[in-house]
Amino acid sequence: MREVARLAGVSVSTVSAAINGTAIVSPRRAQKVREAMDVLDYHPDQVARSLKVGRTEVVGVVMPDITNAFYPEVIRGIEDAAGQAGYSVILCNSNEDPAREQRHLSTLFSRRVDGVLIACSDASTAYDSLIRKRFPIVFFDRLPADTNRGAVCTDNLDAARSATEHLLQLGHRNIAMITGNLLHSTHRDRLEGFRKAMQERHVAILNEYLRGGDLQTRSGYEASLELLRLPRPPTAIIASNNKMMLGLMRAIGELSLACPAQVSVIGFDDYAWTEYFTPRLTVVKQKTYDIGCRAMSMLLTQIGSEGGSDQGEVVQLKAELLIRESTAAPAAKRARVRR
Amino acid sequence: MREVARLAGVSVSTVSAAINGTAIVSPRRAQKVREAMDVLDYHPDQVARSLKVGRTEVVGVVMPDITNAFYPEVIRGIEDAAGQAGYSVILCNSNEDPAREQRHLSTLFSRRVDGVLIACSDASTAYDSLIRKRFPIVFFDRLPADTNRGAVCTDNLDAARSATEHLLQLGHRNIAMITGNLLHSTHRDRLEGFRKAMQERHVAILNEYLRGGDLQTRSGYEASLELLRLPRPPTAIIASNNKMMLGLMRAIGELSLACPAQVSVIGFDDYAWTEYFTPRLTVVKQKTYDIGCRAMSMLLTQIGSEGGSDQGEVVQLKAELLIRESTAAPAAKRARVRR
DNA sequence: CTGTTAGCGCATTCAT
DNA sequence: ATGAATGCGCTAACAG
Repeated sequence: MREVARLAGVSVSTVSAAINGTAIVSPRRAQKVREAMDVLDYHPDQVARSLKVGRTEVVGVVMPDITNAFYPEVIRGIEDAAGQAGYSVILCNSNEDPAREQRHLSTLFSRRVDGVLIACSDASTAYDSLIRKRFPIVFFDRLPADTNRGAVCTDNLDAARSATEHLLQLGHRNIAMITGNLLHSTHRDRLEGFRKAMQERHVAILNEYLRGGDLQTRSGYEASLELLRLPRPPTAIIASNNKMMLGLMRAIGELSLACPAQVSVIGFDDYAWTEYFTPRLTVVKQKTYDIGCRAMSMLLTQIGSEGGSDQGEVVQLKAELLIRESTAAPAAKRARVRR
Repeated sequence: MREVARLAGVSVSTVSAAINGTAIVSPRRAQKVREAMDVLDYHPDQVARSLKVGRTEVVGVVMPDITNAFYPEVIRGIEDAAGQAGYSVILCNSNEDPAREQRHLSTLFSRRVDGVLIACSDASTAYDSLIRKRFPIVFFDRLPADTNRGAVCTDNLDAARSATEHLLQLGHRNIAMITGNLLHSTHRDRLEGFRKAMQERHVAILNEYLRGGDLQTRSGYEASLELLRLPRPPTAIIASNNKMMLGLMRAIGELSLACPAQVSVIGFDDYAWTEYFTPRLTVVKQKTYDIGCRAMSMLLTQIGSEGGSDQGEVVQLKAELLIRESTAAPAAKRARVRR
């Protein structure tokens, strides 16, 4: 920077002012500065700047599993929103491991990120200290139990309810659900939505129709096998995440059942392949990109207001039910579809 | 840090030494320092440290499309290798846009990252200045034309050749390929491998059997439609990436063709869903995670040796052909499968 | 409008 | 083995 100043024949503060627009610099000198920067291929040192101004313009993003296609899409939203504000993103994969998540949080903190975006993989209490510190943070997708800070996620209860209602309207009564880890708000809400919808129609949920999975394909497969081998198997199954839905489809294939003729299926999340599956899958499509955008801009306002507003709002985005070919009226009730 | 020093009853330099193990500190004092750090919830300021030592222990990763499932998997590899070395990762999505890529590179540079991992979405010359600067950089997946720096990618030529040979062995002669953007080494090599294999068996490639796509599903779909409507349609098709394969499968479905009975299909990349497709897809599986790991550790050595070795090696990882159900002998030649 | 200067928090000589 | 002092590159306050 001193070099630039010398070459441009001005002082360092003028260079600084020219770069940041902090003060008014005469056009002529500004031009000279720009030229000098070009000649020297000078890039302002952000780390020195950060040290000085106390902001890094970097945020951390922590999530449980980047190979779950849901997250890359929200990352894209985050990145776009961040980029527009001149922010960069440090990515951290917690791998569903609370210890690892804590470690990541700690290094992010050391790196003096201005804020954190996180999809929890831990119990709620783990984030209390951060929240107390009024450190800018917004939760996305998975929320801790008592979210008194900003958060954005899908309205999972509503989403699951819509899915269930669709099934109910088709005439299904024996509906099962493969649930995810109920420690996570996401899957708790999804189960709740299922319950609500069934209750509203006064349809009972058999205990044996509720199976817990660990979000991986294998568990979805195993749960489905049990479900489908029941003396009175369900005529429709909802999977609480995309990987488990894949396991479900495999189980159906292995048992040589016809979908949707013998069993209807609804999954969560919509990817390129769901539409090309046989049958084309009926799914609940979340607004992944928007979740990322919204979360990021919410974080940005938190950073801007310096812990001003303590009570962050939690934004719930509606999901969309994409009705395709994996859901149909149950075999026995074909005649009276429109109840 | 001064606070810590005071509370521990030592000087700041002792604290520094205790934290970094730079000098020998008596166990008693080291203990006191640790306690003081705990009490004050002190986290060393990495940005100040970076400014001082001239290293940030951050690397930048630039890639064209994070929603292409290939990349998240290599990111996981990168992240794991980075984490072990105490490095963090700044993620940048170039969105296949060279201008955006350059902007990202520029901010990464300003942020004083210690090195960059990149899957190019630009012509080769764009990286020359970086290379000349001897800035630590390793290319992954897509390499610039004249890679004289470190790089790691799949042996795409070999991969495509294996795929083609499999088809040839099944008895196919009319084999088509939906190629990607030939500006990228990846797709150029894949085409080359296809050519080589055909040549070795003295089988001609019809011009009309080569269709270029833009890596997106839609283009794969359109190219496939053209291919399959040819007067003499191919009996087998290779898609140069996973999204285009999806388009291919859709085209097959729409034309009510049977796969593999009427047309065999091979795609690139293996995801959870390829195995659950109907038919289960024969694919070329790249070692995505390993690509990330290797690239990162290669970058780490470059960073370590401070531009010492100018000539970086390029590591080529073998891909694996997973033969499943989307490939079979061509209909007309069922009788003489084992040529 | 522009130049001079004092730290931001830390690692690192160099004395002690 | 430990402490005092110096400066990494930059911004912001202040003086010109």
